[in-house]
Amino acid sequence: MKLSTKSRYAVTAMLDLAIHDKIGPVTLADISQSQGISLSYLEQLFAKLRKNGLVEGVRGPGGGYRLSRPSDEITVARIITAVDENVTMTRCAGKGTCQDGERCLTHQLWDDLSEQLYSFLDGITLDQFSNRPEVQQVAQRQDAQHQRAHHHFIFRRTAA
Amino acid sequence: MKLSTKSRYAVTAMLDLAIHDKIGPVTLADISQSQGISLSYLEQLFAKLRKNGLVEGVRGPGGGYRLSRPSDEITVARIITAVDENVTMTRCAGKGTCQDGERCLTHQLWDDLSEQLYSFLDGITLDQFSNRPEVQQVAQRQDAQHQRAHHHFIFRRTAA
DNA sequence: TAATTCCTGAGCTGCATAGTCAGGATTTAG
DNA sequence: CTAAATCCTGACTATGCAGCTCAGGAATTA
Repeated sequence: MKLSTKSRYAVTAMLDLAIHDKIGPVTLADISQSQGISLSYLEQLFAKLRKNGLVEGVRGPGGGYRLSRPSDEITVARIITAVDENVTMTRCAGKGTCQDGERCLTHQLWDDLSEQLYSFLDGITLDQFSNRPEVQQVAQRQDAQHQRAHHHFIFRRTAA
Repeated sequence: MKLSTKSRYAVTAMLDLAIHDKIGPVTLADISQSQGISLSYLEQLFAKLRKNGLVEGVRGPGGGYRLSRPSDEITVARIITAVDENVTMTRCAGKGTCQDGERCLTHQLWDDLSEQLYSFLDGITLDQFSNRPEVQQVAQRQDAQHQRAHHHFIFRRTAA
């Protein structure tokens, strides 16, 4: 379990997807602009998220990324481990293979704590954030703007 | 909230102190050897722990570091923030000062999550680990060895 | 006085983070 | 069918920071 800027980028980007899930795929260019993360870096992160089955890409015009499952099945823990796949932090991985007895003792305790932390974050899903009333409000306002600006094919489709 | 090797070192070192609290101060040299962390790096970490009132140093022969409060008052969260004092991770710190509305929204959600995480780790104290029966056993065995090896003044003291 | 330990600060190295660049693959719009 | 939009991939670069070294000073005790 590791927590860095990288993890934060991944989580906030996924939140972005969850918030705008209804209007279809979100482009990385949009996320890059709205959150101030470089496009290519986002592409690296999303490559990992895709490999871990958390998102799926839609190619071509009007494409982008969307969540590959409902937002109540995607936990923060899974997002973090997807981008930071460096899992085992202690050398002996709590197995007791260290030479010194004491080192292993503290390693074991750490791994235990690490697991508690994972369980905690594995209980937090994206929809716990995206379903809040304030969030919904802002999202609707932004989605409307978005439609006016770019995708008038959506407008036509809903009008038809 | 940030979680790295640095934080892990700090937490495991503090666990070491908590485990051997009874026999008095623990030297950084001991921790360095038993946990495989360089002495000078430990000194840097403990400088921060001391500034944050979590440990106190005892100089001179027979000295070392000890917890500055009972182990049930020291939480994992406080240890981590002590060594990683880079607190505000989002630019606007969840205040809503970002230009773009959306960036602020996700920043706010992240800060919210970060706070949840802090509360969780702030509920985990050192004594929850050091008071376990297995830990107590190992500690006693190690403390006995320690006395035989180095500090025979303690032996004399207890024998007198 | 000498040994032990904390304590401080400056400086080094390697790796991960964060970003750039260039180009290809796939889909949709026109 | 062509062109645009977008995902997708891989290689490359720079910067920061984790982790460590070195050198020395201050306080305490034997």
